[in-house]
Amino acid sequence: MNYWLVKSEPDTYSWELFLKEGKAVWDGVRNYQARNFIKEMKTGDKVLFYHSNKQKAVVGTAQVASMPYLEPGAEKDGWMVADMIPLQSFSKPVTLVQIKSDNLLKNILLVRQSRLSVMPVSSDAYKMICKLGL
DNA sequence: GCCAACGTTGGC
DNA sequence: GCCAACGTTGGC
Repeated sequence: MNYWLVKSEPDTYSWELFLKEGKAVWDGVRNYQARNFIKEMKTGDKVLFYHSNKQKAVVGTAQVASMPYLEPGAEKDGWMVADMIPLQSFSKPVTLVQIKSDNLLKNILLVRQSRLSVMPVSSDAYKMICKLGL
């Protein structure tokens, strides 16, 4: 099983809306590096959901609920999507400041490559963030 | 609001 | 194929 972190601006697609809808198609990714990570996703993989910009915190966990498939409407360009379902809301969102101040977490891609919107995380980092957040 | 980091585009 | 110009993202 693999672990991932996906970003969303709360103004564009919030965790609250994701919870309400119960499922999301993770579409609109227009970055090759991010797309290559989506391609590697598998049903059942665990995902950290990060709010960028205003909140700058991991707010919950999700699960990949489909194998990756071509984005409807963008098939000809080869963009990929996957379905996601929410798992758990964090009672204490894990902020970027917290992540940067943790020895285990301070070197994750979220910190090193701030513009990437879909990225892998290690199982250790995933577990640590859950521990801090739940 | 500013700026750093990064990606894309287009002229040469 | 290089590089300048420009656009976007996201932290501060």
